[in-house]
Amino acid sequence: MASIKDVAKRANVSTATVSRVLRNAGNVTEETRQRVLEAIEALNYQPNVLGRYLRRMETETVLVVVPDITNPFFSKVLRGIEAVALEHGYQVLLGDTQNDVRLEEQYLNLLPQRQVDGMIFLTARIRKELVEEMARQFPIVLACEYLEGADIPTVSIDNISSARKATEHLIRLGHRRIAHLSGPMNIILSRDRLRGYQQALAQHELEADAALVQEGDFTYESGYNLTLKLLALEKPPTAIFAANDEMAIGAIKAVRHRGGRVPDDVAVVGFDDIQMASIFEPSLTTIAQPMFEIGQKAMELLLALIEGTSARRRQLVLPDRLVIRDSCGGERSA
Amino acid sequence: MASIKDVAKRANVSTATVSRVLRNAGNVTEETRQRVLEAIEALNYQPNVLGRYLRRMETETVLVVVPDITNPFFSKVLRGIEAVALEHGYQVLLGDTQNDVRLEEQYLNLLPQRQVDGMIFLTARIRKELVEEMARQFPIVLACEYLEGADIPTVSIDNISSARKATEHLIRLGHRRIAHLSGPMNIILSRDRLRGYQQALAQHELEADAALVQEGDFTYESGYNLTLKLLALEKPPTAIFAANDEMAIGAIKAVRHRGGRVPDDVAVVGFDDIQMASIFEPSLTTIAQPMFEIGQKAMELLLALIEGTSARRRQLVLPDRLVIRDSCGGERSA
DNA sequence: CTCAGTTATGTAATCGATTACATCTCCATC
DNA sequence: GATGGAGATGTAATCGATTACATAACTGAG
Repeated sequence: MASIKDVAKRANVSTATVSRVLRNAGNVTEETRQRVLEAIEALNYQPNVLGRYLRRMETETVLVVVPDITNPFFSKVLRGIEAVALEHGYQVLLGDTQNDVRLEEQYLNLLPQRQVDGMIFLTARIRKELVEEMARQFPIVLACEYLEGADIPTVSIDNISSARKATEHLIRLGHRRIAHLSGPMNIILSRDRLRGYQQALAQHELEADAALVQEGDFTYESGYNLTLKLLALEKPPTAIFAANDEMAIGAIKAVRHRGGRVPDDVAVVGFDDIQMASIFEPSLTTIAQPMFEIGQKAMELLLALIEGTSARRRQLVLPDRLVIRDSCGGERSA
Repeated sequence: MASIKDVAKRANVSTATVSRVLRNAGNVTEETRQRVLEAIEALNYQPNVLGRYLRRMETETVLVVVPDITNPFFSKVLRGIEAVALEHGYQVLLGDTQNDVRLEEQYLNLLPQRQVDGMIFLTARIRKELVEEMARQFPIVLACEYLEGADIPTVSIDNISSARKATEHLIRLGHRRIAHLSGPMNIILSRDRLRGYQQALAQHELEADAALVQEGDFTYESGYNLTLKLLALEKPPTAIFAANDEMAIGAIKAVRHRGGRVPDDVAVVGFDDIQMASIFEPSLTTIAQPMFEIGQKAMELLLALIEGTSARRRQLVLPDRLVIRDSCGGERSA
């Protein structure tokens, strides 16, 4: 492999000059520039980025830590991140934790090792102090998730109010026994959606039956299994608010499996508005998150941190909206 | 940030000794080892990997080039890759080309720049000579896709035979007008599936009506739109073989949109067996690819290349199987 | 023609870790 | 007690590019 020295030798200049041509840093005669370019061409030279990295102590690479890459919600957010990254010449390294907190911590360590210039976490189960400590020294942005009381730049929606909105929609349709399929309780996001659900019940003076809240893990399977449990209750719910669309689809399948119909027997509301939400039948009523935009904004915040131009607003709350489709039907007669 | 020199100074040893402790390369007294470890602890030292990379000229990072990360098929393959990579201490960099060939070429260039030790391509639209040239010097593995006549390690299924199998299943059920929703024709994989479809028709002496073959792009939308076109034909098909599950689901939705039923009016077969294939109603008859295993094997091949232990078999063809579900119904009476 | 100021180019230090090689210490053996 | 060899540690070169600083070449004003 040709190195910058070989190019310098062939073009009869110093390595400094070659570097200047490469970096497009002025002060090079057109004539020498041409000679250098010819040498590069002739030797098929590609600069070894590791040398550059070491000297400049930056890699122009950011890491995105994802809890589950097979989840379409996250791949959409990722797309937003990639779009902005590409535009600014950054590479995106992907860390899939597969919901394993230890992996999350491991990835965090890439920062002091200088392997990446910054990180975006789409998950935040890690100890808060750890992240805060790291965030003091290195660029870190949270997206979708956040850490209570931590002053770390964050992009998300208001999960409490949107969960309340979703639940209220069911109440408005006349439902009184509304179940909630939550996400894992060690995730703030899940707790927020649960809280929104509870707030809506309280505001309408509906009883909060603990048996109606089941903790899932955002997978289709958990939605399916927990719904079977709900349906086996002495007084089963007439509506289910699931903390994401995949669990909502699982819920619908379970209702059908038991011979019920959606929305007639049980109404279902999801969360996220992944593509399948509009394709599946019945199509899902759900909370639409601006996934792509969340990714974009998160990457923009991160760039601002990396480049030292501190962003004005460090905590971004993006608008969501309730999309009404077929899975919760019209007003309830009974 | 503390560097290895600071640690050496504090522990009163040379940097060489510190490095030996870090690398766990013997020949260090337990006593000095302890002293070094204490210094590392005290300074909260993290080795800067860029230094190591430069010296050793390897990054223990591999890049996976994916045409579309939002496609669940690829994220499953990715999981298989990650599993093996993690086990061997490699990191996985993700390159999402969003179906843009130019990006594919750009990623290829990370190899001579030494940014990554090897690459796995889950797409191969790039010029064959380019890849071959690069593959002579650097570890490259193709998965899912392959390049005709190129001697590059590859993991895939036999797309021709599996497409034939899928089509034959429809013929066996009594269908005579079978349409094919293909992938983009600049992809070998799409051409193979088309060929398998044509072979099946030919073997059963069925007419190959060009109007029944429509070129899609693997998205739900293309499946939907092309099916509307098919249904508008003077003699519409009674069965559709789609080159992937997402287009198959699009096809089903289009049939329904036109008031038809699946499988009664039109039978549909998909390809890949993504999770949604079994959840969607009617559940999809489809070709199941061993996605996770494709990823695993690809990464294993790549590791063998990187570590110089040439793999015995360089072209792996994994078994697929036809999964029969509800979308093509039973034998046809008419 | 001279001198200051600009522009082009070269020299060599630097980033941080790894490692070939040199040196030193210690111990066992004869 | 001399010798050899193994083991521990240190010295310094090295990876490849960048860049501070030095120097050379050139330009234009006086």
